Amino acid sequence: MKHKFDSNLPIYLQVMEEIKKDIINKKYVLGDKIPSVRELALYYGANPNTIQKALSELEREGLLRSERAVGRYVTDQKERISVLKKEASDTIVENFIRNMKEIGFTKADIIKIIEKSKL
Amino acid sequence: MKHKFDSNLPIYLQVMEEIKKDIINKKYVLGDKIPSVRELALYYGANPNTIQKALSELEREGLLRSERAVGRYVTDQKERISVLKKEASDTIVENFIRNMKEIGFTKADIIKIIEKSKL
Amino acid sequence: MKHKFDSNLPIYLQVMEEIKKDIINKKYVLGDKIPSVRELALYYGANPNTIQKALSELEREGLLRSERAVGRYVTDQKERISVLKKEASDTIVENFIRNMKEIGFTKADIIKIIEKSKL
Amino acid sequence: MKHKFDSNLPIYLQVMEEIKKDIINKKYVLGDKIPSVRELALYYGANPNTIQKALSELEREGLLRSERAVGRYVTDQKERISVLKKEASDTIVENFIRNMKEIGFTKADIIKIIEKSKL
DNA sequence: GTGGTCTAGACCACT
DNA sequence: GTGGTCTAGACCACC
Repeated sequence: MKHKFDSNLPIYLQVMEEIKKDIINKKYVLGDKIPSVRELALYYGANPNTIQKALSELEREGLLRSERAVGRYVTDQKERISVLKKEASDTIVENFIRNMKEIGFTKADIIKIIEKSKL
Repeated sequence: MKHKFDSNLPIYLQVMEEIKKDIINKKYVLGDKIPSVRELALYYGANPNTIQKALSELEREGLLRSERAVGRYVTDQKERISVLKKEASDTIVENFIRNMKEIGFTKADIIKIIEKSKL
Repeated sequence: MKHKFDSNLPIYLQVMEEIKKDIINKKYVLGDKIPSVRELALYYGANPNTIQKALSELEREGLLRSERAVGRYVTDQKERISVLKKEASDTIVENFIRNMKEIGFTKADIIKIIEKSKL
Repeated sequence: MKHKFDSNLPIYLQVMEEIKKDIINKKYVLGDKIPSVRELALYYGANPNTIQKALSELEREGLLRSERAVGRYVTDQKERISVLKKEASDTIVENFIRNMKEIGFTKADIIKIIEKSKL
């Protein structure tokens, strides 16, 4: 199953976001092993090196931890995970409101638009 | 004044967005001449080639038209401009709601979050 | 000129060390541009990707800074550089003394041995 | 008790060094039997295969000899052992002095630094 | 020409 | 089979 990537953004960044979502949505659970580089490469239709880069970055960010010749695990630091969703939504909301205000909407406008939205 | 660009996204795309905002916000008015490539390059702290690419794209999209040796103008097609804001906000809103749902928020959650937001 | 690498240690780590030395020894001066990835790859007889990895790590450590399509520069933060030599020598000395003690030498022994050394 | 290994260096090389130290420090005495692969694997927290490789290498170097179905013994060649400490310290000292000179210290500097060291 | 990303394919140490 | 490293070769956005 090939994932559709936005060609304007580095794939490894998009993979990072996907995996973060999977952690937030508990598809990958605290302390659990995640699929191997090769499996993820297949799943995302990307090169193993690209996946490796994404995972290394997530490791640097403290979300994953790797065990040589064994596998990669979601960090078992509860607090690290608990703030993840908050961080993600904060960023998304801030960007959204900023973007909308930049094209001339007020906060009241924005709320009305979302209420009307069929999504 | 150097504009801050996201280094992960092509600069010419980011310039396009900025100019679209300026048209929506009527900083650049229907039928008006926009600043020269050189001026915009200086303003954005980007290379003239990059600005050129952004403007060419906007021309292709029908938002600008260029008059040889005179300058570039915002299109005078009224309808083209009138839908611009709607298109932009639709895209922004759709992306926002999709992103929020992907990390587990419902529409009701989203509205509450925006209402609470201090921005 | 091909550099000789220890095959037991990742090349990119060894390149990092070499470049750190070059900064400490002021071959690469504060704020100066360093050679391009391609030049360094040629110089070290390594693949450009390997060099890139080394340089990215040094960037993460705050020793280098890269400007897209322009080049890479030694950080201009004076303090960052000033502690570099101290850090390096501390690590080397600690490891050395630990290693020597582990095979049964006292500090007095160590000093005698160094004084006798012809290097 | 898990030994802490440098993840950048092959574990079997690090195990070899540890065992050499134990021979130098007479924890393992000339002609004595050393612990079994299984015991060492447990002690170092490494895989038996890895320990096996380290021991085979030490055999190749003439420091150990194995008796089939009985165990492994420290070589009883007195001269082989007697030079071991000298070889080890020579290597350590040479590397140390080279490293220090490469970051700009003179022999006099080096002696001062070691004398000041609290280790 | 410069940094950055990506693919394909390979080898290694380790479990 | 797993993570990690490396090479060769390519393309891109930007200056």
